[in-house]
Amino acid sequence: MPSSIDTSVNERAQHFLKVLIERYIRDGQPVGSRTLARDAGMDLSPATIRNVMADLEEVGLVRSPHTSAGRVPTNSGYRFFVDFLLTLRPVEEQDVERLRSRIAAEKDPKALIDVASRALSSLTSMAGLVTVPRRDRLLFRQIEFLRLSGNRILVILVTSDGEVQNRVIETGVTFTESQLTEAANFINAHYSSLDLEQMRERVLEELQETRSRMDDIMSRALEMAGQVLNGQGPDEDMVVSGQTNLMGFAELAQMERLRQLFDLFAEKRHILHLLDRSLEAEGVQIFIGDESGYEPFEDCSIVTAPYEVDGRVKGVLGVVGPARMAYDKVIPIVDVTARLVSSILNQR
Amino acid sequence: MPSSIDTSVNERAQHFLKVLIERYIRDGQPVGSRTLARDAGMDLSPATIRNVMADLEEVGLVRSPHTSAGRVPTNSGYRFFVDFLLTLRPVEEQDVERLRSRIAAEKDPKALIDVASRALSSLTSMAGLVTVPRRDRLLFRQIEFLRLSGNRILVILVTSDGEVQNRVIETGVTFTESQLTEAANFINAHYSSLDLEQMRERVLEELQETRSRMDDIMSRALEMAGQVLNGQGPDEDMVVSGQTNLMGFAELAQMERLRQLFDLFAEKRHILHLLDRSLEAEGVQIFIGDESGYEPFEDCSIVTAPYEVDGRVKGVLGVVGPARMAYDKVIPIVDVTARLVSSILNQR
DNA sequence: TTTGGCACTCTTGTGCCCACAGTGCCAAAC
DNA sequence: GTTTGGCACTGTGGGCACAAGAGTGCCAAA
Repeated sequence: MPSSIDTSVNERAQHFLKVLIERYIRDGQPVGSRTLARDAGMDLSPATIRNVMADLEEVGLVRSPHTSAGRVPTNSGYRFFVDFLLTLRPVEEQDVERLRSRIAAEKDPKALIDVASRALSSLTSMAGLVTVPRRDRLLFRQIEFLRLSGNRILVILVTSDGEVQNRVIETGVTFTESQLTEAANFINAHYSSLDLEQMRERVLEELQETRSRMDDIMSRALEMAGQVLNGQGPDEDMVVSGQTNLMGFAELAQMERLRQLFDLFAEKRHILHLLDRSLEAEGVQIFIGDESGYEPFEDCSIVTAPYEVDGRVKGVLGVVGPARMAYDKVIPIVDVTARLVSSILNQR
Repeated sequence: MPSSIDTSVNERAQHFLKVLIERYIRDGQPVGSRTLARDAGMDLSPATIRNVMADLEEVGLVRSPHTSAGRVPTNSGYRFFVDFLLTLRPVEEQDVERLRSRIAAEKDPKALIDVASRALSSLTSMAGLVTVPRRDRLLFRQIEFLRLSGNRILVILVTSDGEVQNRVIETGVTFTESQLTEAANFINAHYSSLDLEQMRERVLEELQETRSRMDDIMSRALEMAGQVLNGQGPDEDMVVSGQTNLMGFAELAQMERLRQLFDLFAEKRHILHLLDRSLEAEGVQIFIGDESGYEPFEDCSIVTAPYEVDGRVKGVLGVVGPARMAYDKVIPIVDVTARLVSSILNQR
């Protein structure tokens, strides 16, 4: 039975763990006792290190791939590292500036998340991801109905940040142009400046009330609005950049695992579900290996941070890379990017 | 110097080539003379086959990976095969039906191309791609201006097929709501039912004419319209599905090549440029290996077909897979899918 | 023109050996 | 009690020889 971490991992052992992980992150090679003895700068013999390593292995912070290899960190090891041992390296001022100018140049919110994602990807050489702003925090601004043909109607919904959602719906009855205009006017006046979630609730409520007189044009209009508000395009709500960067990492180089990983990205909804978890938390969050709950992420870590406008969280951005990533650089990069995106969005 | 294909590749040699390629497509292993002698069903000895193979190698239709392996087709071999030897296998009626129902269920044109792409991918177990309908063949339907803040204006452009394009632009001067409405009304009336390309030209012309009175609101409106018409979101115009299917093929299994391939997909504009080439041609088109002009496609083939509405080509769909693909099945699948997409779009 | 025979070549898999890196443990030293 | 040097042990990985298998090219005969 492994002894508890507190009792057997004293300060010195923690120091060794730190040096080991830093070294492993740099080289990707298992770290042996001799190397560690040199790197740790404490003038101890390899034999001593070996004793300590045995303790660390006991509590599951490191492991050896096989009998005669050095040690590599386990996921718990990484976790301990980022929680207690990590010293962050602030982003270079010039990088911040370059980032700011790249992001600030984008007027369109959709283009902005795209640029942010690319920036994360290129700065970290890993995969960058950014969710589009959450719908239920957006305010309703305007709706338009446009008749396409017969009963097919194009509904255009504009939200407070200038984002446009549109959907084609089919209606039971045929509307005239003026009926559609009337309906749009009604909804625009009636629901102005509600957030989309509130709006959805009120639409549903009022649909209940008017159900008795189903021929009513307003009831129809409400129904249409309800249809648009109910779902949103499942593929439109996240952007991933630089996935192929992940192919460069030796630990992810088995085709089958890589494929599972890429499929997970293609599916999107799983990742979105994961990112939703960091919506609640404040500041940078880190999922190491299977902490994410997805098996293909076994050897990956995900670093995320929410971005916000007017103090309300609107979305999440972050990067995905091998568990063996340079946390000291990556965490500040994600943090800064989130702040920049927030501040740019706040200026509008 | 290789002798010309016509003189030295007689009917029998062509038959062997056909059998060889079919076999190679099935197994992925170099085909030896004994195997071929058995498969060809002509009761000839392996030695005879070897003579013929030497001829085929002479003219560059096959090659051997090394001295003591069988033969594999070269890209020219595949080209000859699809041009002269291929016998197509029509798509199973039930598959057509399933395809039709999947595609017909989609109302929204954007969702439709998405579904078509997935369908292609899953039916062929390769990567499916579909371009969104070409803008310059679309008719202008309606424009809306919406003021966001200060000089930032959201322009919403609706085209004849119910597709919505939107863009945020910045203007020099500040407009009032009513000025914007007026401008929209003018443009809607003035340009109704032109195709976007014509519209763009006329907008530019009329901008010239009115330049003298630049304070004119209409001139401003035209300028805004021009801005929207000029570019279109570079990432919005193609959909790729099932890229990861390509990871399954042995011939593409080297990380570096695969990475280049995936990067090419991520870039999109290269692929789009390639697909543009098949916009002009009629029916199914096939690019084998480097015929595409892109080095990462060295070992890939691309099968495309244009889809159209009212007899005018609107876009292209197709699949990407290893040069060693089952052309006899894939070509009809792409063909049928293009027809189905055309017919569904025509019903609107 | 076709065929069997034969020498030749290249790949692939296997077994073996050895150097290397690093471990675990023990007994002695500090 | 901690640290250390010594030593036996153990996977890994590279190199090498070897044999089996597949298939070729060419030639001489049918």
